[in-house]
Amino acid sequence: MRQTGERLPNDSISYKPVGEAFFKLPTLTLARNLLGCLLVKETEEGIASGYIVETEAYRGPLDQAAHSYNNRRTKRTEVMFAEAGRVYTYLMHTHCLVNVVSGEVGTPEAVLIRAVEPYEGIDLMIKRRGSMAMKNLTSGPGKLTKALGIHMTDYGRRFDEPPIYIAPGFAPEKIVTGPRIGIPNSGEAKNYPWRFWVAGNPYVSK
DNA sequence: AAGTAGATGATCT
DNA sequence: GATCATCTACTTG
Repeated sequence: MRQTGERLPNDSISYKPVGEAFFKLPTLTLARNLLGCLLVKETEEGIASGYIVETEAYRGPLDQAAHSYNNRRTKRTEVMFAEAGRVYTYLMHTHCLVNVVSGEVGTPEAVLIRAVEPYEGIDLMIKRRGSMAMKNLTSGPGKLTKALGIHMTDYGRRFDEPPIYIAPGFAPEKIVTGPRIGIPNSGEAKNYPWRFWVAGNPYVSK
C-alpha cells in the first residue's frame, strides 16, 4: 500500500491483482479495505481502471435491504452463497451494478461498488459514457460499470485475475460512514451505517 | 444548486 | 403485476 493519499505514477502502469486472502475478512471490514484499491477491467477495447472511493455492505440473512435477505436463494443471488472474491453483477433498470462477494461459503453477503475515481483508460470511459465531463464519468454504481465495460458476462468470475480484478491503490486519508442510499423500503436496515466513502473525494455519488 | 419526473427491463411472486 | 442497491433531463430559483 502507498503512503496516505498518494496516487500511483501514471507512466509504466502495471497492475498486481490482490490475492485470495484479501477477500477473507468480515464484510464490513472488506467494504472499508476496498476503498483506495483499483478496480481494473480488461476488454478487447483496452484496459480501464479506477480507484474505489465508495462502497456499501449488504449482509445476507440479517439485512432487509439485501437481495439475499432471509437466505433468499434464486438464480440471481446464487453466487452470493459462494466463496468471497467472486463477482456479483445484476441489472437495475437498464444498468449493470457490480458487487464483491464476501463472507463464508453459504453466507450470502456482498459489497456494492458505488463509485470510482478514473485512473487508466479515461478516453475509453468518455467514449463509452458519451460524455466529456470528468466528474460525471464514474460517480455512481451504474455509471462506473458502463465506463469500465463491466457487464452481466462478468457474473461469477473472480476478482483476483483478468479480465476483472482488484489491485492495490492508495491509502485513503479519511474514511466516512453513513446510511446506505436508495433503500427506503427496508425497515430498520435502511438506517444501518454500512456505506463507506473516501472523505472529500469528488467522485463519491450523491 | 437542488429537486422532481419519467424512462426502462429483468427478476421474482 | 409489483418491485427495484439508477440515470438523465428538465424544471425552478
